[in-house]
Amino acid sequence: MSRTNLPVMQIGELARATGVPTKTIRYYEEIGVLPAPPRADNGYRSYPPEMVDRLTFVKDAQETGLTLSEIGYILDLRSKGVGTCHHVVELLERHLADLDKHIRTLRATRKQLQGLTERAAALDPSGCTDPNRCQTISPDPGVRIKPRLRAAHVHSGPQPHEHH
Amino acid sequence: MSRTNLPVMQIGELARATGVPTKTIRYYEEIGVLPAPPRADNGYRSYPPEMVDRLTFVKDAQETGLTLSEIGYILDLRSKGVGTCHHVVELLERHLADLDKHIRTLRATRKQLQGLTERAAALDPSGCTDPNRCQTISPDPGVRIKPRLRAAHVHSGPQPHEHH
DNA sequence: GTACACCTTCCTCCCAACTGGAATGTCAAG
DNA sequence: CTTGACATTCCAGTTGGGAGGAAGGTGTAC
Repeated sequence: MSRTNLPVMQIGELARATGVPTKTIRYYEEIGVLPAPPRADNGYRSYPPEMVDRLTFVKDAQETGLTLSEIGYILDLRSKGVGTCHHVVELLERHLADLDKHIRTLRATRKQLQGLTERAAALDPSGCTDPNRCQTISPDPGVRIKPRLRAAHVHSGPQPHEHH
Repeated sequence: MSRTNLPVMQIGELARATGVPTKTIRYYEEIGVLPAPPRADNGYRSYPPEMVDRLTFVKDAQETGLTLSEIGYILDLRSKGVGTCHHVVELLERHLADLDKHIRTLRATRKQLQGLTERAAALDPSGCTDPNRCQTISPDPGVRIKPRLRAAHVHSGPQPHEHH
């Protein structure tokens, strides 16, 4: 009787364990965020169970606004055993500082936006009554821009700066 | 003697007046954020001076984190004379609420990130000493991911919802 | 033996918001 | 008449983070 779980997983199991689609896992490997795992005889990727933690870390880090390249950078440093901490902590602290700055910016922005509201109303307030001369009438109602909006992620970039 | 500035501008002048490249102006027209201006006999776009304000508005609105499609939506509503205010104010208020939510999220994120810092250090802390078994060693130092980072914009989407 | 889930690679497509370049036309100065 | 700065169009590429599908191999269950 083989053990219920040997210390290897296929990509699908990893996907189910982490909630990250297999496509995405392969993509992460491709761009270097995850290491290329060993392959079974059949060519299938076989992951050690630690990958669950690792991938979860990637996921969580992403949610905090780190980009994949930053996450890769962290993992890369770690994997090289470079201090394990020094650079990583540094990068994360820069990211934190960044977040704080970002929050401040947003607060400023918020005020600006309130002003904008009034300016929007003030833009040639009534000059637009004659369709023949109105610059603003959209030429074709069919040409609406695509209303696809996504949840955007917040972040302004702390470069994954070179080793100094 | 022609007046120093007739009430029309070429695209280059508009670009210089606003700091928005001509390419970008044409792009805005293409996606419907700016109206297609009348053309001179030679086919050149000729803008009324009001376009400076309008384009500046686009620029500013963008800086507050509104997407081009939202800005287009605002301008579109305005141009149709739809209340001039009602929908616009509504959209902007939603955007403000969004910003606030976003700020709150960032604050939460900030805490998470601090935890992450510790977890990063804890990820198989010393299991990575044997290169032959280390999942994490990047297989090829040449395969570094692209370290291009941009200033990302903040926003999570209030749909440019249909007229009700 | 055949259905079915799973895996592989490769390729194209999507979003926003541009940017760059090629090929061509227009216009004023020297 | 030529040069140079403008303008026009269209086509392709960028960044980040994937999604979707085709064409095929594998593995297990009934």
